[in-house]
Amino acid sequence: MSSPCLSSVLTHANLTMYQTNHPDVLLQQPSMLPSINNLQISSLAYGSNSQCYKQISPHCWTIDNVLEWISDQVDRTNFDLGSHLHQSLHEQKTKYELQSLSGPELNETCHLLDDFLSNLNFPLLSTIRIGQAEGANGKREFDYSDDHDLSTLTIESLGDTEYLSDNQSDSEYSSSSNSSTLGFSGLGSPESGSGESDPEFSYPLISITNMKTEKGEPRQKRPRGRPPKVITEHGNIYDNSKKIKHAPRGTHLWEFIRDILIHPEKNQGLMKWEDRREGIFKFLKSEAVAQMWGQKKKNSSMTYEKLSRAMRYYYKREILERVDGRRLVYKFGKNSSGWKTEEIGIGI
DNA sequence: CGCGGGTTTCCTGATT
DNA sequence: GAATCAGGAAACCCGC
Repeated sequence: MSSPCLSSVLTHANLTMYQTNHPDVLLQQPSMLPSINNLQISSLAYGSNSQCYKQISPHCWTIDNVLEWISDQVDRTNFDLGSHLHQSLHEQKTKYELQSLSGPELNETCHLLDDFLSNLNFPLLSTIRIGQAEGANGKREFDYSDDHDLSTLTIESLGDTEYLSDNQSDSEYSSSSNSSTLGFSGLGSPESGSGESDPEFSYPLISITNMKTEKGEPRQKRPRGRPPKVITEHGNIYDNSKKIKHAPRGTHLWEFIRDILIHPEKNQGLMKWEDRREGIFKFLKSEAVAQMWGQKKKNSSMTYEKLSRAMRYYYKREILERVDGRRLVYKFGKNSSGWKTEEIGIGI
């Protein structure tokens, strides 16, 4: 349904805003990465920065007008696209005294955008709900109230396809459903919602993969093991401001993984069961899961490599069992619990 | 304050 | 060659 032009615009927008070495992105656009710093989306896609949309009421916009609008906003913001889209649309609506988005033409546009975004594999843009921009108001609406509540993490932001819009009536998710802002402010830490922002953790998928290279110098040989923490004014050598706290008891990695698996509606294609009864599961988006784990632990530098090390420690404790020869595949062991269908009352 | 649990971080080497 | 796995080593944080 989405037009190639729209795909182009949004794809470029995503790449422009969130240049990252994230594997998913690389996979999608291997040739686009490092050189698009100053990408002018509209120019690339359309050759000129047409702004005809400004002269037209939104309910009369054609797809081209929508594209112009998006391009214009991308050019202007280069970052917090969501709030700008929302605001711009609101302004346009106000200008033409549109009272709602109920016009069929605009609804179709919203659906078009939604469909496109939902089919994107880009983990960040895929969370955007154009049609739901109303009401979200660009606010940070993530609920981290419960350390054990997986829904409080931004699975939406890290997954790639499905929406949670149908879950709005589900009390477990209701407070976290407004992740429609393109600025992705919701990726902040839970506490940040009350004003304690975590600037280093605004865009975990972006920051993480740059961690090793953004030091800007070749890695030096260092002794084995974790280096001693260097106390500075701001923190340690690795992170000037981050304060890693341990999760409260009961929030262990394997439980976190389990909770992703037993809530497929929140899973967003991050993980899947290979054999539900045997407890065999597979990471589909390993880095995204690692990011979520890092988000939960307020550690923006978490990677799948580190997460998997922690997972391997579970072998000894028989919380996990090895699954030989299969990448990204693990199996719950006898010392794990809470994942069996009998335990959680799922009849499969 | 010390200790243990549970990671986290980094590493080397092997495998896919 | 990159991603992943395996596991050693040591640091770190937290609760007790």
